[in-house]
Amino acid sequence: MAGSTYDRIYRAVRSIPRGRVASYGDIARLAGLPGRARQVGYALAALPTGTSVPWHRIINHAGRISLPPEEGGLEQRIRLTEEGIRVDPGGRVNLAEHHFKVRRRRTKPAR
DNA sequence: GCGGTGACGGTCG
DNA sequence: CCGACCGCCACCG
Repeated sequence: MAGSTYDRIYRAVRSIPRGRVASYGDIARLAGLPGRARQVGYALAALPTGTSVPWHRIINHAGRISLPPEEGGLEQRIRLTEEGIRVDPGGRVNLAEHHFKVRRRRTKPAR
């Protein structure tokens, strides 16, 4: 069924435009699964090689690549760089410049 | 059916 | 800035 959790997650990931990144939590929200960021990572881990899903645009909320270099983190870094996204030596991405807008203000912006 | 595990997130010290 | 803790829930043995 197209309504499976994984399909929703993959669809949300596909919605991230080139040159932008989003966190696992952001994807969970876009997929209508708030608070289930772990499942996003799990779903991405299940992707087959050569998938058209842009998994490399997903990073953790610390703004860093969450995947060990040997496990694909290096590839992710290369792909991001090819999209014009700068990745620091420590694996950090400049969120202020590339974060895909998904964040919301908390209820009542205090004002 | 139970318990451990994990490409996470938010908070606290 | 960073590590430790806890909460979250699907997958697997």
